[in-house]
Order: sequence, then C-alpha cells, then structure tokens
Amino acid sequence: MHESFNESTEMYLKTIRELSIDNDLIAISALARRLEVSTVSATEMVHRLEEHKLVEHTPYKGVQLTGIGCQHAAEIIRSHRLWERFLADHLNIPWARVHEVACRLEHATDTKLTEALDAFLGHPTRCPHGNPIPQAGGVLKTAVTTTLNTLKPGLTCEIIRIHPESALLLEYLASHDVKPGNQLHIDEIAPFNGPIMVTIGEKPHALGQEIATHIFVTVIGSDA
Amino acid sequence: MHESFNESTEMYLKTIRELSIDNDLIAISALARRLEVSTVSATEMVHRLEEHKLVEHTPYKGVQLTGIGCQHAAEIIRSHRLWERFLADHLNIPWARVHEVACRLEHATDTKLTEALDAFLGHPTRCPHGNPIPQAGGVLKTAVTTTLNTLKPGLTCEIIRIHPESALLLEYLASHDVKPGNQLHIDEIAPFNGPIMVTIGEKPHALGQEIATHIFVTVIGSDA
DNA sequence: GATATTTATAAGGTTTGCCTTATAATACCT
DNA sequence: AGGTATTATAAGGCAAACCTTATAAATATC
Ligand SMILES: [Mn+2]
Ligand SMILES: [Mn+2]
Ligand SMILES: [Mn+2]
Ligand SMILES: [Mn+2]
Repeated sequence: MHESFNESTEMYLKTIRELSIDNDLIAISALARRLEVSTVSATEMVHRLEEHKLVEHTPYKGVQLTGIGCQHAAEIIRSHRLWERFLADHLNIPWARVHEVACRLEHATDTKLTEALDAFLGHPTRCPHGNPIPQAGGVLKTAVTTTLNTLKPGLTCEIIRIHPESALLLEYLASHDVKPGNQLHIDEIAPFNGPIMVTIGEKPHALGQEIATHIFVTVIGSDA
Repeated sequence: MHESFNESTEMYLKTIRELSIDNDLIAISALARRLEVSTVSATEMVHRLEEHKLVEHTPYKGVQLTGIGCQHAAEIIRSHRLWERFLADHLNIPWARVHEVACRLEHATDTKLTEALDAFLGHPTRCPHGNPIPQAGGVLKTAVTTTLNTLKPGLTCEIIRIHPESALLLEYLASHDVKPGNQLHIDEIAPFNGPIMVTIGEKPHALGQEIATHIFVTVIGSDA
C-alpha cells in the first residue's frame, strides 16, 4: 500500500496539489517555475510520474493528480504541516523558518510517524501559517477567504493564512507582522498596481501586489 | 561552516565513526558490508570523501575520519540519538523501530534543529538503546562495559547498551527482553560457539554468539 | 619463499534528475 | 486566417551512486 517515493517525486506531487486550487489542470510551466527546474526537466519528470500512475497529463492542457497521487500528496502535506506545528510550538523555531525545516522532514516521515505526531500534537487543524492540515484520509477543509490584492481601502480584515509558502516570503512577512490572527486595515492602494498601504497593530506597512496574492484574509469591518 | 552533506555521504561518515571504536583504521570492506554496497562502490565513495577532506585513506590499511569528518559524524549521531529519544519517549514508537525512523530524520536535521530538540528533551545522555549521545561539541562518553560473548556462566549483569544497532537486530532483541536496564543471568554456554543460555526477568532465552557481541553489559554479581 | 587471501583499480554499464539548445506542434488572440 | 506565444519533444550532456566482471597489487599464511 504505502510505498514511499523519493524526495523529488514527493515534491512534484505536493506542488501539483498545492497549485491545484480548484482541481484544475496545472501547466507544466507553472510546476517548473515553482520547483525551480527547467520546463524540459519538469516535462521529463511528469512523464515518469505518469508511468507510475501518479498523474495524468493532457498535452498542451496540463497535469492532474490521480487518486493515488492525490492521496500521497495529501499525506506529505499533512506531515509537513504537523511538523511545522511541532517545530513552532514545541521547539520554538521561528515562524518564518519552520516551513523549510518541515520541507526536509516531510520526506523522512511515514504514515505511522505522521499519525503518532498528530496524536502528540493533539490533532491540530492548521499549520502556523494558517493553512489547513489534511485529515488522515486526505480530506482538506479550506476556510472561505479572500486574497488581500482583491480588496478595497477602508476595510479591516483578519489575516487567516499565507499560501503558497516559501522561505523568503515568510521571512519578509514576519518582519512586517503579517501573521495569521493579526488584524490588518487597508489604508490606501497606490495606483498603477502600486503597493497596498496597510496598518497592522498600529504600525503602517507597504505590501506589494504580488505579495498580497499570498495573503488570505476575512473582512471583519469597514470604515464607512 | 556547517555545510550539509547528502544522505549517502552522511551515512558513510556515521558508519566509519561507529566502526572505529579505538580510533583505528576501518577496512573499506567492513564499511561496504555494513552499508550493504559493493567494495568497489565503497572504494569510489571513500575517494570522493577523501577529496572533500572528510576521511584519510591509507591503501591496504583502512579509512579514518579527519577532524571535520569526525565532527560531522558526531553531529549526525547526536541528531540520530536525540530523535530516537523523542520518538520513543514522546511519540510512543516501539523501541525496536525508532532506530530506522531516526536514520531517515537524521539527514533532514541541521544543527539548529538538533539543539532545539536537545533542549526540548532536557539534554538526555543516552539513546533508548543505551548508546551515549555525543555532546554538541562532538565529545562522546562511552561507559565501560563488556560484550556478553566474553563472559562466563554464573554471572549476573545489567544490560547497558546495544551496539551497533540495526532494525532486524533490535526487533529480535526486543522479542527476547534484551533491553538496557534489564538484568540478565548467564546460565550456561553451549560448546562449539553455541548459544548463550540466559535468564532475563525469570524467563529463559538462548542468544547466539554473534548477537552477543552487540550486547554490552556490566557485571553486577556472581553465583559463587 | 610460494601461495592464498584481501584489497585496489580498471573498464563498462545503469538509473535518476538535472541541464542547454533547437525544432515541432498546438493554442491563443486579433 | 495568420502570427505570436506557449508547450512539447528531440538530441546531447553531466554528475552522483550504484552495479558487475576482471585484473593487478599488497598482505597474510603456511
Ligand atoms: Mn520537501
Ligand atoms: Mn505552513
Ligand atoms: Mn541515516
Ligand atoms: Mn539507538
């Protein structure tokens, strides 16, 4: 049943699942970009994954996980987010750094270890960055949220989650108090796709449009 | 400073250190045997390690860790044994299984993680199998013990440590109550390198000569 | 000292996962 | 429908770790 795949394979599966928000087809180019490999390499790898029945590839359309592929991806993400909780809550490793550490540990973790960790942690539901932890069966419950870049000035929001995560992004966000649970007020949006001026806990910050697409919030109030 | 090496490199370093009890030269054949690779592969790898100044190889004599190599090996062993403690004490993973799980985690662990884990665990000194945990600086304190195969009938001992560890060995020992802390009485030794008949907690067990070389004990009494 | 064993090296091969450059096929857009 | 952009594939290469088979060199043993 639970065959273990190598790190590379697992990163592809995980990334495909993280990119497929609405179960749609993922362009190999998008995959290559996120994994920082050439499109040719990504194509080769997708073919290999296809042979192992982990993905389905429709040429010129994109890649999609199969049932097994999706299940395995969920297990890796589950293990990743549980490790993040452990690292942050019990080992006091900085919020911005747990992601990259967990990204290594996840590949050294089998199902038994994941479940033992889950029990130890008391079955948490979200990672330190607000993202939901898939259940043992692979089910993932994502809260209804909006990305910061779609909102208008005058709104007050609660930061819910950061997605997708990356070391540099989290480092930057940490230094600007952008963390789940914090309240954020949109003061102003500069023209020409300019920065979003916000206030988080009395302090003003300027956030770029691109970064704003990674910040998922819920609106909790308006100035008017 | 703390460059990270790949899993293969780390396993070679770790194995060399574990085999060098008295700082002597390790035969490449011994290394190959324990790592379950051909001697040719081990030789190639030793050459690569030599280029990286991690080992010194004296042809027809053996391999030895350099200062850096030895330090890095200690870090891996430290991380391994700390993980074992965590897995056994906090996640309730069976005594015989923590070794193989830790052998994967150790390669996904950097110094910061190791030290955070050490602090979380309260700076333990031994792994669940009784082996000493190297200190952060690499210093390793090994208790004075004897291997079971060198002792005579009539003696009562305390089991101190199992070394070196392997999944199959630990599985076998667990099923025979051979664990650190348990008392063992040597009832009889069969001739022609036959099994050692022992009693552990009222129950009799027969242990082979080869297995006995992995069981380190201290004598605590004699029948006479 | 001759022989057997151990150890080292040489030669050729495989797999995985990456790379670049170039070309072909398809999709998208006006 | 035509042109541009995207996507796929072909071709050739590289490095790390493995493998086997064969030979050479050193060491150990009688
Ligand atoms: Mn990862
Ligand atoms: Mn996270
Ligand atoms: Mn290992
Ligand atoms: Mn151990």
